This record gives sequence, C-alpha cells and structure tokens, in this order.
Amino acid sequence: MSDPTDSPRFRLRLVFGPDEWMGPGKAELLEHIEQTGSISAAGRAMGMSYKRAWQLVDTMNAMFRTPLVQSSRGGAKGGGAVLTDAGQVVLAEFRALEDTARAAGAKHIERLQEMLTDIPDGK
Amino acid sequence: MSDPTDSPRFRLRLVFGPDEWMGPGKAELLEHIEQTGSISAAGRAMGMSYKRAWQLVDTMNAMFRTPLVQSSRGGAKGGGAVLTDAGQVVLAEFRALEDTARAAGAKHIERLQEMLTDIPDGK
DNA sequence: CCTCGATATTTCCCGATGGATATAACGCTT
DNA sequence: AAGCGTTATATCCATCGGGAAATATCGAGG
Repeated sequence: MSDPTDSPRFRLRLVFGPDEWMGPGKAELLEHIEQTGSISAAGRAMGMSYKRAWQLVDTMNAMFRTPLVQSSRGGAKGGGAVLTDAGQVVLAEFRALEDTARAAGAKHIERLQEMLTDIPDGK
Repeated sequence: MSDPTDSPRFRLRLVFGPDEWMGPGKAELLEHIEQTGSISAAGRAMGMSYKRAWQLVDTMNAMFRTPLVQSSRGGAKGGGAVLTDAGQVVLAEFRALEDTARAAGAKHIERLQEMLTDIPDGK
C-alpha cells in the first residue's frame, strides 16, 4: 500500500457492500493495533496518516455488528485502543481465509507465474 | 468497479510486482474482448474508457511472456482484437483460481458474513 | 483512391483521494 | 490545576488517476 518493495503475492478482498469490505490493509491495521495498543501508533507503523487509520477503524466498527476496536481517550497514557473479542475473531478468520485460499489455489498461481516475462524465484 | 449494485463477494488479486498484477477487472476485460472481438467494445461493455481498456491490455501483454491479446488495425471492419492461446489459458487459470480459492475459504467467508451488521441473504 | 471503423497515442482538465494541519475533548498523573 | 499523549473531527489543499476529446494510422472493400 505504501512500500512498493513488499510485493504481496496474494491479495484477497471480501466486498460485502458498496462501502463495506475487508482486505489485507484493514487486517494488517488490526494486527498493529493489537501489538501497539494505539490507532496512531499502528498507522505510523504502516506509514499511513492517523486520519486514514481512524477512518479504516471507523468503517470496520460500523460494518460489523460488534465493534472490532475499542478506543479510549485520556488516562495515564493519553488513551489507546484494543481489539475486542470480535476484532480478534475477524482478524483470525480473515488470516485463515487467506491461508486457506492461497493454499488451495497454489497450483493455479504457480501456472500463472510460469507464464510471466520476468521469472519469479522458484521458491 | 462502476456499478455499485454488482457487489462481488470475493475479489482476488495476484500481485507479481510493483506495476504487475492480475485481478478481476483484467479478467473480465479479457472475457469481453473474447466475446466482442474488440478492445473498445469490451471497454464500453464495462463502462470504461477506451484509454483505460487499452492500458490494461498493454500492461497484460507486457507482463506475460506471450501477449494475451493480439490486435490489428485497418481491414474490413476497421480492426479488432482477439485472445491468443496464452490469453485463453491465463483467463481460464485465473477463473479456476478464483473458484478454487472461494470454495476453499467458503467456511471462513460464511463466518465473517454472520458477524456483519446487515444480514446478507443466506446464499 | 477514398471511405470506414477500429486501434494507437497525445494533450487537456476535472474531480476525488488522502495528507497535512489545526483544534478540541478526555482522563490519569503529578 | 496544569501537563501530557491519545482519540476525535473539521478544514484546506496538492496531487494524481482517469475521462474526454482530438489526431494519426492502418487495411480491406467499394
């Protein structure tokens, strides 16, 4: 999304509605929030503005029945954000979906790679 | 891409390099080219400009060892474009990849859908 | 040899996307 | 009560991706 060097082979997006979807970007953001306990820190880690990070969180919290991220203002450390149970479930399910789908389609992916001009490293 | 009503559930993109990827848009374009025998007609059918359609074709032809689309200018009907053998293979492989991956991840997709605010129609 | 329809290519321009910035609210700590 | 770091929210603005349109080219057919 920001760094062109990290070329992920396999990108999967679930589109539920016009403005409702779940993809690699949101999943990674959830992971960083879980690790850092902060929306801004997570955004920084991904090289994205706080505005964008917050927008993604806001979208996710709106599209799922239960919010995925619970945030708080003030307090000892100024505030923070944590993944809810639903957030952890969604993250785990999405990662599992990615792994499963990638594994299942490995054969087709391999055949497509073999047809490229620049030969990808054969693992 | 243009029509918000056709909400595809499952979007899959293979990213090979910085500017080299294969996704649902290019696949659909290939299908329309195969059906219409024309880049412009294919673009029109998808509601995209000829410029964009041509750019996508150009990108695909460059990233694969053998061009996927062979186009010709002039002639009885002004010209046209057809899928090469490689084009048909790539299209078929990508569609197969989508089907396989979607089927393999169906369980995870279902679980995620159940957590949405707006209940999706049960199949 | 002129027309026709599609490909090929360039230029111009608008609108949307997202970053930068500013401000406010919040609640624990000191 | 002041300070701090974060969340929350709005405004401004540069950038850029893509559409529109204009132009050139090609080759069979009339």
